[in-house]
Amino acid sequence: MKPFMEAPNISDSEWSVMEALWDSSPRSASDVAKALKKKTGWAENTVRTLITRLVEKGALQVNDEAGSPKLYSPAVKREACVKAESESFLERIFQGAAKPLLVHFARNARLTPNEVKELKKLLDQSTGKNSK
Amino acid sequence: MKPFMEAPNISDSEWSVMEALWDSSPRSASDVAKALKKKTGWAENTVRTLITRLVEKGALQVNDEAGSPKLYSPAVKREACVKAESESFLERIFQGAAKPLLVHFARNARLTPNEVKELKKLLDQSTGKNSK
DNA sequence: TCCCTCATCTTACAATTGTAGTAGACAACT
DNA sequence: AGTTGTCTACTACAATTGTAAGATGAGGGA
Repeated sequence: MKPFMEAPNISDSEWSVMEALWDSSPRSASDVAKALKKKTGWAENTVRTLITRLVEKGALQVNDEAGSPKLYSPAVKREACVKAESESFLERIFQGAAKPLLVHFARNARLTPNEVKELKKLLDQSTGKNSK
Repeated sequence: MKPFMEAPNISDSEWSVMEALWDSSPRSASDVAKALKKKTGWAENTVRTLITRLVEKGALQVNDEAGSPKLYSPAVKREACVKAESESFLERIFQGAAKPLLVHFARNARLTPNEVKELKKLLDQSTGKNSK
């Protein structure tokens, strides 16, 4: 019943595993490994190691401790992790200043006119109400 | 196009050292250490280690090899490193899709109305000219 | 000359990450 | 019962990172 859990630190490779499980869960380790095989070429044991570490970190949880094969699911929401990673990135590279970051990405991204329109709309909304 | 020097991988702690030198260079190691002491509390040798590693990576260069104290300056431009880090972040967390990233930060940042205005202007410009 | 200090160089060492190999347990097939 | 195929658990091992301590050498003052 813990209302919040700190998003654990998730490394690059681990992030791929999380993505696979955010994508669809619960899944067995070998299932995840199979899904990642195409993308990454990792050996199954590599994926298992990553899963083990993620469980240790509290990022994944095991459903049905007894059954076999074990099934895993995310214990943290993707959005929370994205937020944590984003904050640390923002802090590290842009000294916490969102505007330069937005400038950077707005300038470097090839956005469709439609995306531009959506973003502008979003910016309009963000002006007035920034209450969380 | 011209083969640019790849921006080397710069770790979190190393990034702080780079910032100090992007901020003002050339500077001696102890000078950098002093500057970082307030922010980070690191021992001087810690900073020296980081500097050594950054030189090995080609991120810093030594001015005046012979003189003492040695003076260091960045060998890569901040903007290039920011770009590299930003790309890998974008790839890792947002699967390379800039729009969701922009949405995320636009939504989570508290921007002043003026910043919003600037950004909207920038977005307008980015529509037309997307090919550098 | 001898010591002191600053700068530099060498070495350390644990945690994290990337990437697995090997071995043990149990289930099912032959 | 022995063989085969999963799962799972244990172990490995080098590179990178964070965080320094200790040794060494050169320049300057007592």
